[in-house]
Amino acid sequence: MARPADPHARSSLVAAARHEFVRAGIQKARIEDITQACGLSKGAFYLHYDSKEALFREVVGQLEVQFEVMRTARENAYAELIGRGVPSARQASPFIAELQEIDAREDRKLLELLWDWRDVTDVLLRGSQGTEFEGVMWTMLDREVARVELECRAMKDAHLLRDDVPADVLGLMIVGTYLLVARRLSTLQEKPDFDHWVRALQTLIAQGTSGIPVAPPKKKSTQKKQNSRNAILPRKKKRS
Amino acid sequence: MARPADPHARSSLVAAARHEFVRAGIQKARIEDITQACGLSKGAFYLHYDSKEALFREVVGQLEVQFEVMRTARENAYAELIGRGVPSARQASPFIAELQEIDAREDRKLLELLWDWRDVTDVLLRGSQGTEFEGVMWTMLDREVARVELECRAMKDAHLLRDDVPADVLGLMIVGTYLLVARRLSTLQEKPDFDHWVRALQTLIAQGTSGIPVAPPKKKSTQKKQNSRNAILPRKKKRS
DNA sequence: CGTGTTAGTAACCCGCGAGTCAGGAACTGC
DNA sequence: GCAGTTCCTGACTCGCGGGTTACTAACACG
Repeated sequence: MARPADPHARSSLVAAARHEFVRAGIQKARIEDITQACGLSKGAFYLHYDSKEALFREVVGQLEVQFEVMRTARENAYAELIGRGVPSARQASPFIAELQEIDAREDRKLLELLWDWRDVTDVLLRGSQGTEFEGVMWTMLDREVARVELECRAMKDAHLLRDDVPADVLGLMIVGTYLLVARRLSTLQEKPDFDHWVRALQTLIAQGTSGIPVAPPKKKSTQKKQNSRNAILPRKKKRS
Repeated sequence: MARPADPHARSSLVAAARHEFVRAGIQKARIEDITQACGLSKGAFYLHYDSKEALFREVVGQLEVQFEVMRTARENAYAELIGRGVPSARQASPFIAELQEIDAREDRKLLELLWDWRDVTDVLLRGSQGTEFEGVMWTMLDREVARVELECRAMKDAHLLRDDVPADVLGLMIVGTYLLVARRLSTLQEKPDFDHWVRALQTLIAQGTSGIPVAPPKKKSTQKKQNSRNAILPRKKKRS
């Protein structure tokens, strides 16, 4: 028995917060701008949230949930596939095809998600240092790197991956690429063709760039002055 | 004829600024902490610099110069090599070896530079949004991507690179990897073995990850429900 | 319609930190 | 030592923005 609260207050605050958050950055976003944008006064804000951070926490939380759901979806898809049995030796082709399809589908979903949240991820990447959100994006990225590393090792065990591919570097490479893509998304006006990206990346990772025959690895030679100890991998081709 | 200024004032302010800048982030670094760190008062600061930003500009400027020098060094090395003539057709091997060596050397130098400046680059990446420095790192990265793209096209023209390798994706991939590596450097206590990284990356880029024979590309099949129009590249291998 | 309760308002408080300035301190040349 | 000049200090102002609060508006219930 009393005046009822505006039912849209919270949701419109969150929406306005996301907007201001993106426009001004986490540190410079002002509560008064947010409340004005939804026709409320500063005082009203504190009826719904305890602090500026509490509001942002809601925005960031939504993002975290979405990405977490996506990551576990991929893990489950992998687990289900592997559970059906890894191909014993040489006719791995259908297995590979299915793996490839999972990756393509999940990568595409990931890009869609990055597209929807490109404004927020951008701010979290570039402007969260010194706030309570500074770790959010990097933690998510580290988790992705770890995931790729694990999958990579599993592939090696099943002999579906060259043995000398370093899992850590591959993880940084794949996730790093997506990181730059995500960053680039935030500068675009309209959604690009994600299939293009997904396929280009898959091919590039799987095949490399070599267009000419592979030179035989030099046998223990020490021609280079300074770079030849510690030969972890056989050197073969040029790079860029 | 008068009291001479402390000759180390500027340089010790810059040093202290870099330290505070890293500790607290650009936005939260306080002038008084910086001056106290070098035994000066707040007032003295304004004898040497007009504002907080002016001081940080000096720190960031040093970094920009260093990276610019490095980038042009690589460009020159490439130009010099290409100026000596691109191999006509099939005995490209020594040319490739030299290219590879340039890349290895320059990549290593780049990692050393990233190591020396890891604290500052980290702050610029994560905490510069909303400041005048927000574009610095991303501009440098974009320049690097553009460089890789150009080199990639040149390689293709000389038939040293598979024709279907998309230059833009390759650029994002290489630079994205270095970006994550740089970020990871800032969490390390001691300098890792850069040769390891450089070689792993070179091999991975050139060779890809495939450990099993390449399946023939499907001829225009439309098996996949949603992902098969717009086939920019032949699909071949799995990814991670 | 009157009363009690909650929603919402706007003026206020308050800490923080950038930038200022009047009053010394230190040094030089004579 | 003294005058003149520049360096340096630390207390000050001031705007900014988060959070508070005394007050008013809107509504439900009887």
